[in-house]
Amino acid sequence: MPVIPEETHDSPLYRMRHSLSHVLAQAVQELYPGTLLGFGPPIDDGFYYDFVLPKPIGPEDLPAIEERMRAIIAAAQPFHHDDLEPEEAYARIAGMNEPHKAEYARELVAKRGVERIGFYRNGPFLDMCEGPHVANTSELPRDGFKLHSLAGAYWRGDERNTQMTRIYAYAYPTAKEVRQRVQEIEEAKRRDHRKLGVELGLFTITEEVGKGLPLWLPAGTVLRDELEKLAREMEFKYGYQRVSTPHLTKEGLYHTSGHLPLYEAGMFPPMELDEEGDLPSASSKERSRYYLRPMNCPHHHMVFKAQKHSYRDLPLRIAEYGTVYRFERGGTLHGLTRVRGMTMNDAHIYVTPEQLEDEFISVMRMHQEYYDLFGLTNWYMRLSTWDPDDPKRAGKYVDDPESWAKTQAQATAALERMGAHYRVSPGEAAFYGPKVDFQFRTVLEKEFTVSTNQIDFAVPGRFGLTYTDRDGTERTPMCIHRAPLGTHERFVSFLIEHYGGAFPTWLAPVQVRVVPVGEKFVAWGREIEAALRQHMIRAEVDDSDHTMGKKIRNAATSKVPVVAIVGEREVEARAVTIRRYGIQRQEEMGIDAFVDLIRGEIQQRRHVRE
RNA sequence: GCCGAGAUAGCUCAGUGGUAGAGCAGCUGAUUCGUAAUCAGCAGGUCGUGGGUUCAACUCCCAUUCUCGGCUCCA
Repeated sequence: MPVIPEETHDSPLYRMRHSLSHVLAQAVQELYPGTLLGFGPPIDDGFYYDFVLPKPIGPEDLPAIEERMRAIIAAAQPFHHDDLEPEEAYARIAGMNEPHKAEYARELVAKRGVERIGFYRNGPFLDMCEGPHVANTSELPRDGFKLHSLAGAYWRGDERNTQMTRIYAYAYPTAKEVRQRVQEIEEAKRRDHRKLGVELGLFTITEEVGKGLPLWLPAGTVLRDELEKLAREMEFKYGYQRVSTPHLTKEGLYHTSGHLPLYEAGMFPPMELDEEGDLPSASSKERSRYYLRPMNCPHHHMVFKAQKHSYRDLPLRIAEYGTVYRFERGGTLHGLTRVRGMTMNDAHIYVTPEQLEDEFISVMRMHQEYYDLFGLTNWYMRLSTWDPDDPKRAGKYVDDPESWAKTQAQATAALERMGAHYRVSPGEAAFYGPKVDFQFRTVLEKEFTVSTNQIDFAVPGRFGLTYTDRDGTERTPMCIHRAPLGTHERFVSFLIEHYGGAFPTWLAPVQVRVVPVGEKFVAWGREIEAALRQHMIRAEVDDSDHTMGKKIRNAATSKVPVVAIVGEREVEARAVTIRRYGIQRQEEMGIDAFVDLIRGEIQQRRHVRE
């Protein structure tokens, strides 16, 4: 089972980081008088502090700030702590001229019932802060931190608020650990799917086609095809039927579904067709608006509606690797991880209310089966629920408290019955129901929802979907939206990083590279290639006139899982010598045994490693 | 979208107010090789795009497109 991240802000390490963040703020205010303070918490690998600066600063300014911080540490300033009653606290904050602190202090008192506000002073620097801190700046490591990046951040993370400048730092007890962290990040960058995507020729994103619209190159398309093949097999096994539906639709469909206007901000603007309408009233000149679809569900609901259904048909599972387009904000686009055009491993399962819970569990087991196959472990389940009090999402939920309560209870029961570890995240529900999201971390430790399993109690009713029950009455089914492999784009980005580009044989764009030792052996290499290709194995002979060492190097840098070497010995024995990616030991075997070995490995989707 | 940084050959990068360079990849030739880089030659860029300043712009200024870091881990 996946690990649920732990957090504690009370350890000596966090205390040190938190104190360093005050030293940072002090240094910045000394260097840039007039700087206003935001928040400055410890984080998993250091700390940050948010500022409103009197003038913009750049990365070139960071060394000077670090130097000032070291001077403050060397000055051995003791931290003094006191707690004040609200009125005294307000008075003191007024003297500090820190509007953000003032706002937060009042909120703490008004909304959270805090009775005393904490302050910490070291040297000339005073901050409103809960603490805890070290006793004296001299306890802080002079070389145990490094300011590493500068970023924009909104006060309280809300874009309607002031934009602040955030300074991030790594912080550890020793300089050595800081260096290790820097190395870790560098190592992670080597696995970054955007870098490997270029190196391995998997995909490209061009200015001409548009941002967030990746083009899959031949090698990357192999990955997609293999995933689709896997999904077809798995879904067949679990009783799904496949459908195929268009990428756009008329506006009305989204009024029915409720995506308009609720989801409009996430959609590409409509295409306006100023022409004779195709509505029944032939005389009326209608303006038809078409949208690129941001979701597949309305199309699938229409598939359900096209035929009459009995309770005997349920659960009815319809699946499609459906392409959708979402207008994600420019600044959030990120390689393949967040894009504007994506193809989703989607399915909609229509169930009776009684079937909902079992089917929901069955879907979650399917998710696990997939992740086990890939050896993915850095994920956890998140129960995303309705939060009627969240002001940011006001009006963004279907208004039906009773159904929310009921389906959330069912989702919780399903998770409990599975014995799952999960976290609850209020306010993250879909507009039509609660969901279980499968949260993954990229190599650079950013968390994304890779896949999701959702309950929909609302939309089938809006579409007038029905099935005939045992007693002859027409009833509305519930719907489960699920996408265990998420989208090709995001899922492949995680696979690239997970495998560091060295895919298991079944996924690898080139599965076997045949390397003839010299020109004389190319013919035998071709025979091997042909024998493999006959079994749909992606094999190719390296018939370049490079030296053998170079050919082996080329196979290694392109991370081909199996290299088959052929020379004098192998020709005589009708054999190959195989060398696997990342494995030292080599093995010579007859051609038939070799073909069988690779076929079996691919068929079972085995990942052969040292 | 917003704040900050950036964009030079297919890739990685150097360069500078006087008109662009390297390595790898590519192409050609020689080499035919037993386990991670054989040698030589050639070719490749309106320096993201559009304006402006200047005798002169890849370099300075403005705009624009795209990319990168970040945008509640909360006193």
